[in-house]
Amino acid sequence: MSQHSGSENADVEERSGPKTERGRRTLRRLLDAAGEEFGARGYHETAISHITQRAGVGLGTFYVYFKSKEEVFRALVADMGARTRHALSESVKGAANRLEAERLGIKAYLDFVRGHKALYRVVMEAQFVAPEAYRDYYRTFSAAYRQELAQAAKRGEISPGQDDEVRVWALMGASTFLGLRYGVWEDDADVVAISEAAADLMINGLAPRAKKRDASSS
Amino acid sequence: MSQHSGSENADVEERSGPKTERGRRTLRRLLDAAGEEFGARGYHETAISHITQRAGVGLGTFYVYFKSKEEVFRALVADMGARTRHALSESVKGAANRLEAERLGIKAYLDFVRGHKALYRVVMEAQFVAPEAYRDYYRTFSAAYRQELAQAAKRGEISPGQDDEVRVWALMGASTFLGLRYGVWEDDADVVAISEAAADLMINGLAPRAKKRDASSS
DNA sequence: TCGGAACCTGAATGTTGACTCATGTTTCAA
DNA sequence: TTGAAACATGAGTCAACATTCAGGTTCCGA
Repeated sequence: MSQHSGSENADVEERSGPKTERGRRTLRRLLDAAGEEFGARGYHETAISHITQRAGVGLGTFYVYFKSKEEVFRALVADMGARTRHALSESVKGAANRLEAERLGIKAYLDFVRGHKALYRVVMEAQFVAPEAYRDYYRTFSAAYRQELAQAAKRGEISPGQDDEVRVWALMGASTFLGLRYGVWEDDADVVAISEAAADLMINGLAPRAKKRDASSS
Repeated sequence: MSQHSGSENADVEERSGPKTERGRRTLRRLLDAAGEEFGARGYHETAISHITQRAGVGLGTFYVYFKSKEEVFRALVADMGARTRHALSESVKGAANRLEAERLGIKAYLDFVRGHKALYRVVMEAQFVAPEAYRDYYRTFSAAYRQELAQAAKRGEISPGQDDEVRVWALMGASTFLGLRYGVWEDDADVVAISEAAADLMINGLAPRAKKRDASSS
């Protein structure tokens, strides 16, 4: 699998990246085109020639920048992970506590998915095309999420819970499915209402509320 | 797509099924072999010849029973949906109320996934290979689930919620991800502990519990 | 203004694998 | 017993790419 080729990270670019401005521009074009094609037609339906045509470069040029079809795909998954984490951490910055952060996070996630349908699909498909990249995506994600929950629990903002890893995966699954259902499939539903409903479930659960003040705002 | 060929369901078998015992046996062999191959290697890595070899029949025989590679795949997805729903509804039969049903359901789901990893993978991959079958799978599932929630809410067993469709998708997503994480990836973790932790989250949410009796049993 | 590094190109190669078809073989009702 | 419907078969067809390669072109420091 690995080749010890001397560079510190051989996953994204083969040597150490383009040397000239022209090269960097071409690489970006290829990445963008690949994201659009993979997102629209899926990995197996996408031919390298589709990508290079969309990018406006020759077929052979692709192999100047990538060792294989799978390599671009992996690069895209990694890129998507970074972008998603960034978007979420940004959106959650102003939250007063973890419960509010969850609320904001879901909303932001749905918005993000709607704005990046193509790349969202790439991530999902990675499960079958590049399982390792897929696992990394969620491993990185869950590690950060888990830490947030642990700290919030320590602060008493959320219940201690029985197993944070389980909670994190349940929450990621919920968001992911909602992203698919309302971000990709039915992208004209009211995001605010949906994320409120979802946050309510994640925060208060299914159990009937006792006759006291509840945690809903507005 | 549809051909009005006179049978009521042209999705699984091309005409109206095998006429002889021999035929039925061959069909079953092919379906089983296909499930195993697709589950182990994935759709695109699986060649028809792999399937027929595993089934112990000639290559051409495949096309006596299926119009195309995709058709077996779709048949498998549908079959898997029916089996999953059956397993879940069985497991939930003895539940005294919906909250308990959720608890039992998660446990049963994890067990089921562990016992059917191959077919579980087939369902996931359907999202890219046969999107329509995938949607149907979850559409059918969510319709039933939704009804359960609505009735339970009417009985006061769960909170009314803001949007049952959203709740259902969030819950399905949570289970699905837990199935992947603990059913497929790490299949030696303690299912009981995991399903307890998950059920606790789904039932009580993340919010810190007030100092009263909670809803957990045992 | 020269030389070589970086970049670009698309025809050609080679493989793979879904699907077809002409030709059997088996089953079974009459 | 028989003929035709049902079933079985695997060599051959054919189109679809991923990847290579040998031969350019552009850029830039010396």
